Amino acid sequence: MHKISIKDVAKKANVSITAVSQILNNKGERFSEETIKKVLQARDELGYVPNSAARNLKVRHSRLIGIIVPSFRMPFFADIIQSMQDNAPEDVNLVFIGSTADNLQSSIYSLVERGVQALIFGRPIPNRDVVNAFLKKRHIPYLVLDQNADINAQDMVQTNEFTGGSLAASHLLSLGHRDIALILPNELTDNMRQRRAGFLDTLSAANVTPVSVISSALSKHGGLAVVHQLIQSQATAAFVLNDEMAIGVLRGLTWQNVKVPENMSIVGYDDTDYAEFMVPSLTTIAQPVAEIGQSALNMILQRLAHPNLPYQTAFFDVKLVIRESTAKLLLD
Amino acid sequence: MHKISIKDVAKKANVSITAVSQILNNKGERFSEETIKKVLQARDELGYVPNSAARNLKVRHSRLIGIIVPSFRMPFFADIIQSMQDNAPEDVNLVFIGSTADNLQSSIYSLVERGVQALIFGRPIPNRDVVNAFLKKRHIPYLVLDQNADINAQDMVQTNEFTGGSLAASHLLSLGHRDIALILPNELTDNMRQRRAGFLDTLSAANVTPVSVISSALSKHGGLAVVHQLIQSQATAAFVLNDEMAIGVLRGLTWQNVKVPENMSIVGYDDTDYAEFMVPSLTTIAQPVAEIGQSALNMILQRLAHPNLPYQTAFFDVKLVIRESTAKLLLD
DNA sequence: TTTGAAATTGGAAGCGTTTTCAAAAAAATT
DNA sequence: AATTTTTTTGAAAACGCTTCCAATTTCAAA
Repeated sequence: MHKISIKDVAKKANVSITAVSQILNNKGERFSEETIKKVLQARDELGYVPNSAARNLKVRHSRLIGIIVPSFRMPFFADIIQSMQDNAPEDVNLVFIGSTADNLQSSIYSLVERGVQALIFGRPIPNRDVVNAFLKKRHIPYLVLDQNADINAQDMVQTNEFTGGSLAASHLLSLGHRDIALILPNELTDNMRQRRAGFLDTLSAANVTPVSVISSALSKHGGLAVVHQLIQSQATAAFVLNDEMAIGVLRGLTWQNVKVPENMSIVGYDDTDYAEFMVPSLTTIAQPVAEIGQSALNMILQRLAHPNLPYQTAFFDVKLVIRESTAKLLLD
Repeated sequence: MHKISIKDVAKKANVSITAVSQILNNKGERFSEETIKKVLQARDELGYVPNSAARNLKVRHSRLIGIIVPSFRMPFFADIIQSMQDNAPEDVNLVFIGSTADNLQSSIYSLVERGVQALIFGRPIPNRDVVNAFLKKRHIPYLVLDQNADINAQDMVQTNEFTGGSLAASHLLSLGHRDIALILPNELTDNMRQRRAGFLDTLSAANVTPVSVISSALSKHGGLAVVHQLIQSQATAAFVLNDEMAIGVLRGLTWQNVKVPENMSIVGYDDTDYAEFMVPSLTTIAQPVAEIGQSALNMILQRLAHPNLPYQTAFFDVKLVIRESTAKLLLD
């Protein structure tokens, strides 16, 4: 019934509350060996666990950081948050939320109610201005992952999406493909736009334009649903803006008896866990996911320590991973 | 600098703190229209957001529920937590932790420091006794997912793992297979044991014993690493205890030019998102993941509302999903 | 012994809320 | 106009903790 508090251990150890607090927080050098022992023992016998709500209230901060991603179910983000958690310092607490555009606002609100001191956005922010104003007003710094944003408004970590798209294009080009399709999600996020830009630029530098640009739902099923369009386009290769969709495409192609890579080359994006396990394994653009997660966390921790330093942007490079889903164009 | 508090809005609205508190918590019927309006307006102008640490301290509860899973990167658990979050009532907060056996204890500790009122374990609990004692002492109810446990010690949600294993066996049997391998993870969790039991029982009822039992790391790479053993076993079919490993196996088999299902049938377990996208698509045992997540959350909420009701166990059925990775044994 | 310094300890305020209970104001009844 | 009833409001305590600062004890030096 009765939650045991610092008062209880003070009473049991026959010392003041002050002593208990100081000692348990490793600030008790000034106390005698004996008191220290008494306190520790009382703590253990009682099984006292401090109440961080009370602590936070008093010290006026929480060491709580909120991380907002579109969904836990996307491997890319699962990797990111796992790497954050694995690398978080002992004394900081992370809270993850998978949040759609619809409830982003209320997610943010609930997070600041809970006292987060900083936020990391792994997803696009609708109404960026109001979110920014809201957060700035409360002095809650935030960081955005892979999104265009005012470089002077917050920290960012970015990967070289443009290069990514470009790498995909030159790979396909170098294999001799000229009839190339582009498959992109219905709703383009900033990073997707850059992938596309890099891809398109490199293509047009070689004087080729895509034979087809296809919109798909951002999911495996989305990719699957779109393969007949791809087939009709007469393309010999396709760049699919992320691995999830690419996996769907691969699957659909096999069902339609289109051989990959003999009759169609496919390159994805993200180098998700699953890419190398597809049949055929998926050529794709790899991002250093773990580093991205760590870096984001570290930057925001930095920010908390030094609120007034100029905002920073971390850049990560991207690389092409060649696997089985792409091959030289066969001439007939 | 200065975080704005209830006091500020009271001052601005020219009313008491009491009034503000009551009104903003929808307990302000007794106040006049006018005061209510003043308060709301002041709240809005100031952009006041209540401090839940203070609130929790005062009301002595948090509506916070901790969910501990082995890793965010396992699709099965990603699905579970997503479904929990999607179905959580407005006023409850969820905090997810991906925790290995090593830091389970400290994860739990940190969660109770943060004031969780209940816990859901999606992973095995080493030292169950001490965990149980720790939690019971603090009146923190918990629920376990798919684990053996004293039915009178906590709530549980289980799926019919035994049936799952059995279904896999009879499917393979009915296809004419008699040389069947079993691939299981290095470390068997309770639910894995049951899968195995169901599988083995059904096999032996038909008078067959596995030609080989192979241990693998619980991952795609683990499955991959183990295919040569599988091939050497001369099995014509294998039951792999989860989809992740099965995906690895599928991949390895293709590389070894073993045709699935012509030369080897494979059945997995979980019906992960990816199962249907493999080439060949994976026959597997499906669990109603979303329902499981919701049910777990609802049960623990129930428990919070009625701490003294007898513990309950929810059972979910499991079903065989036949896809391309299994086929009739070809006679030669 | 006395004194002063050093070592050790504890009282109390306050963090932002909620809630009880009494007080004040307004309205209704004599 | 006086009284009672009803409506509306606010003061203050408490939740569990940290921390400032003053109080007490111990000990060495005079």
